[in-house]
Amino acid sequence: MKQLIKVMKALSDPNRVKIVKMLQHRVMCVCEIQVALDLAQSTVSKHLRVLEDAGLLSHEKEGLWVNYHLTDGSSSPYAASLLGNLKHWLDDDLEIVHLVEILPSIKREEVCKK
Amino acid sequence: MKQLIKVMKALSDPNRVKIVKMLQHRVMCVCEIQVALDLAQSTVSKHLRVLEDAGLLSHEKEGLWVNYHLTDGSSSPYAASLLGNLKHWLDDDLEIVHLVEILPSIKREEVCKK
DNA sequence: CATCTATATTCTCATTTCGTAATATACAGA
DNA sequence: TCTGTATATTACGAAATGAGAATATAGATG
Repeated sequence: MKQLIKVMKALSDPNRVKIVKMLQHRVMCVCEIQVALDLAQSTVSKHLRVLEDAGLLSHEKEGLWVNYHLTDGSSSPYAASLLGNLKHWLDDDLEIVHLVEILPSIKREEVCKK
Repeated sequence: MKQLIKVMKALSDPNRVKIVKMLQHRVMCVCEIQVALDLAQSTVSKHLRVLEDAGLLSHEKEGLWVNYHLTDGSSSPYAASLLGNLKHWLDDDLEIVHLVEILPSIKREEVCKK
Protein backbone atom coordinates (compact mmCIF):
# COMPACT_ATOMS: atom_id res chain seq x y z
CA MET A 1 0.00 0.00 0.00
CA LYS A 2 2.74 2.43 0.98
CA GLN A 3 4.49 1.88 -2.32
CA LEU A 4 1.34 2.59 -4.27
CA ILE A 5 0.56 5.72 -2.30
CA LYS A 6 4.08 6.96 -2.92
CA VAL A 7 3.68 6.62 -6.67
CA MET A 8 0.24 8.20 -6.68
CA LYS A 9 1.39 11.12 -4.56
CA ALA A 10 4.41 11.58 -6.78
CA LEU A 11 2.13 11.92 -9.79
CA SER A 12 -0.40 14.15 -8.01
CA ASP A 13 1.49 17.33 -8.78
CA PRO A 14 1.33 19.03 -12.18
CA ASN A 15 4.99 20.02 -12.18
CA ARG A 16 6.07 16.48 -11.43
CA VAL A 17 3.88 15.10 -14.19
CA LYS A 18 5.43 17.64 -16.53
CA ILE A 19 8.88 16.43 -15.56
CA VAL A 20 7.90 12.87 -16.43
CA LYS A 21 6.47 13.98 -19.77
CA MET A 22 9.66 15.86 -20.63
CA LEU A 23 11.87 12.94 -19.68
CA GLN A 24 9.94 10.78 -22.12
CA HIS A 25 11.70 12.76 -24.83
CA ARG A 26 15.18 13.00 -23.42
CA VAL A 27 17.48 12.92 -20.45
CA MET A 28 17.66 16.23 -18.64
CA CYS A 29 19.76 17.81 -15.93
CA VAL A 30 18.32 19.81 -13.06
CA CYS A 31 18.99 23.24 -14.46
CA GLU A 32 17.37 22.35 -17.78
CA ILE A 33 14.23 21.26 -15.98
CA GLN A 34 14.39 24.40 -13.88
CA VAL A 35 14.37 26.57 -16.99
CA ALA A 36 11.64 24.56 -18.68
CA LEU A 37 9.30 24.81 -15.69
CA ASP A 38 10.42 28.21 -14.42
CA LEU A 39 10.84 27.08 -10.84
CA ALA A 40 13.47 27.64 -8.19
CA GLN A 41 16.35 25.20 -8.33
CA SER A 42 15.61 23.81 -4.89
CA THR A 43 12.03 23.17 -5.88
CA VAL A 44 13.05 21.14 -8.90
CA SER A 45 15.58 19.21 -6.87
CA LYS A 46 12.90 18.24 -4.38
CA HIS A 47 10.42 17.22 -7.05
CA LEU A 48 13.06 15.00 -8.58
CA ARG A 49 13.68 13.36 -5.26
CA VAL A 50 10.00 12.59 -4.80
CA LEU A 51 9.79 11.06 -8.26
CA GLU A 52 12.92 9.05 -7.70
CA ASP A 53 11.76 7.80 -4.30
CA ALA A 54 8.62 6.54 -5.99
CA GLY A 55 10.68 4.52 -8.44
CA LEU A 56 9.79 6.63 -11.45
CA LEU A 57 13.19 8.21 -12.11
CA SER A 58 16.82 7.58 -11.55
CA HIS A 59 19.95 9.62 -12.14
CA GLU A 60 23.60 9.50 -13.06
CA LYS A 61 26.25 12.11 -12.55
CA GLU A 62 28.10 13.52 -15.52
CA GLY A 63 30.69 15.91 -14.19
CA LEU A 64 28.83 18.66 -12.43
CA TRP A 65 25.58 17.77 -14.07
CA VAL A 66 23.14 15.19 -12.82
CA ASN A 67 21.20 13.47 -15.56
CA TYR A 68 17.70 12.36 -14.71
CA HIS A 69 15.81 9.84 -16.77
CA LEU A 70 12.78 7.62 -16.48
CA THR A 71 13.27 4.14 -15.08
CA ASP A 72 12.06 0.97 -16.77
CA GLY A 73 9.79 0.61 -13.73
CA SER A 74 11.40 -2.64 -12.64
CA SER A 75 11.65 -1.37 -9.07
CA SER A 76 7.90 -0.99 -8.69
CA PRO A 77 4.99 -2.49 -10.62
CA TYR A 78 2.96 0.62 -9.83
CA ALA A 79 5.62 2.87 -11.27
CA ALA A 80 5.89 0.62 -14.30
CA SER A 81 2.15 0.75 -15.00
CA LEU A 82 1.87 4.47 -14.59
CA LEU A 83 4.93 5.21 -16.66
CA GLY A 84 3.31 3.06 -19.31
CA ASN A 85 0.08 4.97 -19.12
CA LEU A 86 1.84 8.30 -19.16
CA LYS A 87 3.49 7.41 -22.46
CA HIS A 88 0.33 8.35 -24.28
CA TRP A 89 -1.56 10.36 -21.68
CA LEU A 90 -1.51 14.15 -22.00
CA ASP A 91 0.06 14.14 -25.44
CA ASP A 92 -2.75 16.47 -26.54
CA ASP A 93 -2.50 18.66 -23.47
CA LEU A 94 -1.67 22.17 -24.63
CA GLU A 95 0.74 22.83 -21.82
CA ILE A 96 2.58 19.58 -22.47
CA VAL A 97 2.65 20.16 -26.21
CA HIS A 98 4.23 23.53 -25.60
CA LEU A 99 6.79 22.13 -23.18
CA VAL A 100 7.84 19.46 -25.64
CA GLU A 101 8.10 22.03 -28.39
CA ILE A 102 10.53 24.23 -26.51
CA LEU A 103 12.53 21.26 -25.28
CA PRO A 104 15.06 21.28 -28.14
CA SER A 105 15.89 24.89 -27.42
CA ILE A 106 16.88 24.12 -23.85
CA LYS A 107 20.53 23.15 -23.86
CA ARG A 108 22.48 22.86 -20.67
CA GLU A 109 25.57 24.55 -22.06
CA GLU A 110 23.56 27.68 -22.74
CA VAL A 111 20.98 27.48 -20.02
CA CYS A 112 23.08 26.88 -16.93
CA LYS A 113 26.02 29.15 -16.07
CA LYS A 114 24.28 31.85 -14.12
CA MET B 1 -4.02 17.74 -16.89
CA LYS B 2 -6.47 18.84 -14.22
CA GLN B 3 -8.51 15.70 -14.73
CA LEU B 4 -5.47 13.50 -14.33
CA ILE B 5 -4.30 15.30 -11.21
CA LYS B 6 -7.75 14.89 -9.71
CA VAL B 7 -7.68 11.15 -10.21
CA MET B 8 -4.14 10.81 -8.90
CA LYS B 9 -4.90 12.91 -5.84
CA ALA B 10 -8.06 10.92 -5.19
CA LEU B 11 -6.00 7.73 -5.12
CA SER B 12 -3.18 9.24 -3.04
CA ASP B 13 -4.88 8.52 0.24
CA PRO B 14 -4.87 5.04 1.81
CA ASN B 15 -8.42 5.28 3.08
CA ARG B 16 -9.71 6.23 -0.34
CA VAL B 17 -7.84 3.36 -1.96
CA LYS B 18 -9.37 1.06 0.63
CA ILE B 19 -12.81 2.33 -0.30
CA VAL B 20 -12.17 1.52 -3.94
CA LYS B 21 -10.93 -1.95 -3.05
CA MET B 22 -14.03 -2.63 -0.95
CA LEU B 23 -16.37 -1.41 -3.66
CA GLN B 24 -14.81 -3.92 -6.04
CA HIS B 25 -16.62 -6.54 -4.01
CA ARG B 26 -19.95 -4.88 -3.47
CA VAL B 27 -22.00 -1.73 -3.29
CA MET B 28 -21.80 -0.03 0.10
CA CYS B 29 -23.55 2.78 1.91
CA VAL B 30 -21.74 5.46 3.89
CA CYS B 31 -22.27 3.97 7.30
CA GLU B 32 -20.99 0.58 6.19
CA ILE B 33 -17.80 2.15 4.92
CA GLN B 34 -17.57 4.14 8.12
CA VAL B 35 -17.65 0.97 10.19
CA ALA B 36 -15.21 -0.85 7.92
CA LEU B 37 -12.61 1.91 8.10
CA ASP B 38 -13.39 3.15 11.60
CA LEU B 39 -13.61 6.79 10.60
CA ALA B 40 -15.96 9.63 11.45
CA GLN B 41 -19.01 9.78 9.24
CA SER B 42 -18.13 13.20 7.90
CA THR B 43 -14.67 12.00 6.96
CA VAL B 44 -16.09 9.12 4.94
CA SER B 45 -18.59 11.41 3.28
CA LYS B 46 -15.82 13.72 2.17
CA HIS B 47 -13.62 10.91 0.88
CA LEU B 48 -16.53 9.66 -1.18
CA ARG B 49 -17.00 13.07 -2.67
CA VAL B 50 -13.35 13.28 -3.70
CA LEU B 51 -13.53 9.87 -5.35
CA GLU B 52 -16.76 10.73 -7.10
CA ASP B 53 -15.43 14.08 -8.34
CA ALA B 54 -12.53 12.20 -9.87
CA GLY B 55 -14.93 9.98 -11.80
CA LEU B 56 -14.11 6.85 -9.86
CA LEU B 57 -17.43 6.39 -8.05
CA SER B 58 -21.04 7.23 -8.40
CA HIS B 59 -24.04 6.82 -6.14
CA GLU B 60 -27.74 6.19 -6.03
CA LYS B 61 -30.15 6.82 -3.23
CA GLU B 62 -32.11 3.98 -1.75
CA GLY B 63 -34.41 5.40 0.86
CA LEU B 64 -32.24 6.96 3.51
CA TRP B 65 -29.21 5.07 2.33
CA VAL B 66 -26.86 6.22 -0.37
CA ASN B 67 -25.28 3.40 -2.31
CA TYR B 68 -21.82 4.01 -3.64
CA HIS B 69 -20.28 1.88 -6.38
CA LEU B 70 -17.40 2.02 -8.82
CA THR B 71 -18.05 3.58 -12.21
CA ASP B 72 -17.20 1.93 -15.49
CA GLY B 73 -14.76 4.79 -15.92
CA SER B 74 -16.49 6.12 -19.01
CA SER B 75 -16.38 9.64 -17.62
CA SER B 76 -12.60 9.73 -17.53
CA PRO B 77 -9.97 7.64 -19.30
CA TYR B 78 -7.66 8.16 -16.33
CA ALA B 79 -10.25 6.86 -13.92
CA ALA B 80 -10.91 3.93 -16.23
CA SER B 81 -7.26 2.93 -16.41
CA LEU B 82 -6.64 3.20 -12.72
CA LEU B 83 -9.80 1.35 -11.81
CA GLY B 84 -8.56 -1.35 -14.15
CA ASN B 85 -5.18 -1.47 -12.49
CA LEU B 86 -6.69 -1.51 -9.04
CA LYS B 87 -8.65 -4.62 -9.91
CA HIS B 88 -5.59 -6.71 -9.25
CA TRP B 89 -3.35 -4.33 -7.32
CA LEU B 90 -3.15 -4.80 -3.54
CA ASP B 91 -4.98 -8.10 -3.55
CA ASP B 92 -2.12 -9.49 -1.48
CA ASP B 93 -1.94 -6.47 0.82
CA LEU B 94 -2.61 -7.70 4.34
CA GLU B 95 -4.75 -4.75 5.28
CA ILE B 96 -6.87 -5.13 2.15
CA VAL B 97 -7.19 -8.87 2.62
CA HIS B 98 -8.47 -8.29 6.12
CA LEU B 99 -10.92 -5.63 5.00
CA VAL B 100 -12.34 -7.91 2.34
CA GLU B 101 -12.64 -10.71 4.85
CA ILE B 102 -14.74 -8.74 7.28
CA LEU B 103 -16.86 -7.24 4.50
CA PRO B 104 -19.60 -9.89 4.63
CA SER B 105 -20.12 -9.24 8.33
CA ILE B 106 -20.86 -5.57 7.74
CA LYS B 107 -24.55 -5.26 7.06
CA ARG B 108 -26.27 -1.92 6.99
CA GLU B 109 -29.31 -3.12 8.87
CA GLU B 110 -27.16 -4.06 11.84
CA VAL B 111 -24.39 -1.53 11.51
CA CYS B 112 -26.28 1.72 11.15
CA LYS B 113 -28.97 2.77 13.68
CA LYS B 114 -26.82 4.50 16.28
C1' DC C 1 -46.75 17.79 10.93
C1' DA C 2 -43.27 15.94 14.16
C1' DT C 3 -39.61 12.86 14.65
C1' DC C 4 -36.14 9.70 13.52
C1' DT C 5 -32.15 8.33 10.70
C1' DA C 6 -28.58 8.46 7.05
C1' DT C 7 -25.87 11.57 4.79
C1' DA C 8 -23.82 16.15 3.55
C1' DT C 9 -21.81 20.36 4.98
C1' DT C 10 -19.36 23.52 7.93
C1' DC C 11 -15.96 24.72 11.42
C1' DT C 12 -11.73 24.08 13.42
C1' DC C 13 -7.23 22.13 14.19
C1' DA C 14 -2.96 19.45 13.16
C1' DT C 15 -0.19 17.88 9.49
C1' DT C 16 1.54 17.82 4.99
C1' DT C 17 2.77 19.95 0.78
C1' DC C 18 4.74 23.31 -2.40
C1' DG C 19 7.27 27.18 -3.06
C1' DT C 20 11.45 30.35 -2.28
C1' DA C 21 15.80 31.98 -0.28
C1' DA C 22 19.83 30.79 1.94
C1' DT C 23 23.27 27.60 2.80
C1' DA C 24 25.96 23.31 2.24
C1' DT C 25 28.10 19.94 -0.72
C1' DA C 26 30.50 17.99 -4.68
C1' DC C 27 33.48 18.39 -8.07
C1' DA C 28 35.93 20.51 -12.33
C1' DG C 29 39.48 23.52 -13.70
C1' DA C 30 43.02 27.24 -13.10
C1' DT D 1 44.51 24.85 -3.07
C1' DC D 2 41.34 28.35 -4.55
C1' DT D 3 37.36 29.50 -7.41
C1' DG D 4 33.29 28.77 -9.79
C1' DT D 5 29.28 25.99 -11.04
C1' DA D 6 25.58 22.46 -10.55
C1' DT D 7 23.00 20.24 -7.28
C1' DA D 8 21.24 18.99 -2.58
C1' DT D 9 19.70 20.32 1.83
C1' DT D 10 17.76 23.33 5.27
C1' DA D 11 14.71 26.87 7.13
C1' DC D 12 10.52 28.82 6.82
C1' DG D 13 5.91 30.78 5.20
C1' DA D 14 1.46 30.08 2.65
C1' DA D 15 -1.83 26.95 1.10
C1' DA D 16 -3.88 22.41 0.80
C1' DT D 17 -5.23 18.12 3.12
C1' DG D 18 -7.29 14.88 6.43
C1' DA D 19 -9.43 14.30 10.72
C1' DG D 20 -13.44 14.83 14.06
C1' DA D 21 -17.33 17.53 16.29
C1' DA D 22 -21.20 20.03 15.47
C1' DT D 23 -24.79 21.31 12.50
C1' DA D 24 -27.81 21.19 8.34
C1' DT D 25 -30.46 18.58 5.04
C1' DA D 26 -33.34 14.97 3.01
C1' DG D 27 -36.46 11.71 3.28
C1' DA D 28 -39.04 7.85 5.69
C1' DT D 29 -42.46 6.87 9.12
C1' DG D 30 -45.73 7.53 12.85
